[in-house]
Amino acid sequence: MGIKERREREKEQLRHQILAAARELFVNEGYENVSMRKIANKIEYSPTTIYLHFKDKADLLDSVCKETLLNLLNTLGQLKRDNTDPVETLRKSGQAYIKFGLKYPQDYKLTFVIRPQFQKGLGLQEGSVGEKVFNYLRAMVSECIQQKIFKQVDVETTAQVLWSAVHGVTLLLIDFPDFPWTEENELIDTVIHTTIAGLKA
Amino acid sequence: MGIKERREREKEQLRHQILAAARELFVNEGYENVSMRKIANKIEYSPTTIYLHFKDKADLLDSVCKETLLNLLNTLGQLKRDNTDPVETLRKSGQAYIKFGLKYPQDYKLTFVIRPQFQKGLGLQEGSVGEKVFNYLRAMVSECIQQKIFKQVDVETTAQVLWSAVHGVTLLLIDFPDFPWTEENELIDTVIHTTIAGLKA
DNA sequence: TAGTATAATTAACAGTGTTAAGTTAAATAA
DNA sequence: TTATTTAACTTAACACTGTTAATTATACTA
Repeated sequence: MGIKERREREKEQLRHQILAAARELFVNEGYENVSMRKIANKIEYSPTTIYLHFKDKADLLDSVCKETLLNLLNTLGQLKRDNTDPVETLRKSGQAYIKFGLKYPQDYKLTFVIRPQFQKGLGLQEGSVGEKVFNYLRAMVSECIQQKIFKQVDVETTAQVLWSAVHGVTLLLIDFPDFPWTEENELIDTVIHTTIAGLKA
Repeated sequence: MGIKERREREKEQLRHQILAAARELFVNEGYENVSMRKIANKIEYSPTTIYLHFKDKADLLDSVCKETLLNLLNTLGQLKRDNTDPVETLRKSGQAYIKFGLKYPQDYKLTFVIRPQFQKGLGLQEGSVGEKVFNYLRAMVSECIQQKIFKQVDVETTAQVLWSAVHGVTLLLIDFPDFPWTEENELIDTVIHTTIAGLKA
């Protein structure tokens, strides 16, 4: 009775194929420049086949973004952490977050800028991967506050401030590549150090 | 011989009409949901007439954004400034910047996120309004550094750090309206104060 | 082998940005 | 005033878009 399972496997495989093709095209050519027909051509299926696996183009985008967030979560989770120094962990994570965004700029924009535009009113809902990422940040901040390293005592606000800083610099570097930025690593370092210093002050 | 001038005036007027219609539609329905035909309908001209005044849809977007930047520059310029306290001026300007973004969220995204995607490689070029806005920031930062209020002495990097912070929080508030943010004004204040404190430290 | 479920396709709809060609109206010259 | 040039504007069309309904092909069951 392995037929049904094999079929399911095949179905899952095709889903993955579609997702991979969509990601590659979205990333290389931009979400709005990619048509369902282009994706279909790439996997050598008819355009409508995609609709057997995804509700519509936005759903496809959603699934791609979910994967991206899982990658980000994974990247952060793999960081070597010094449990005695939560600030250092925070600093490293901030760096990793920004670097991730710059390594996959289209994925980052897709997830944090384009998707909210097409899927209005998604606020990192319960159990979502996005929530998990933010929880990761919450935990680190919480540690810093508990050890009385930060003057600001509200975990939520503090985490939001940090997110603002890293999100901001990431997007600016992505969107204005020709701007006369300070050397990338120096700018990133300064953003993180400044923000943390501000929280300590 | 006022005929030519009258014609020119009429032409300019139609240009303005198109621009106003485009802005309203872009802002209310989103750039990608607005078609040239929709804009044309609104002003009761044929779609192709638009092309007599603007190269293409992206050019239309560009012009709308330029206006937005002028508005922003104007808003910042009208701030009452205390010349004896450059930090206070900086703080107020940061607030005004963020508030501007939240008041015209679609304009802000159009200008600082969508446009760079459609008009690749625009790095606030010489003489552009965008450059003027950034120069405004430069001047304020410069003042703070000259008065030895900031520890960080590089004007460019300091300005970029500040821009990152305000840009980041603005976009997050716009893009994730359902996220459990700290009360808006408090968050904005904290972002600005933290960043400035970090620069002083 | 016949029947059935499901996977995949074709054809179509209403809409998109944009261009080339055609039309209308206004200003100038005869 | 009438003819001609010039500018403004429109119509028609092209190649494309996301998406749906109807249809065909394929694989499994009886």
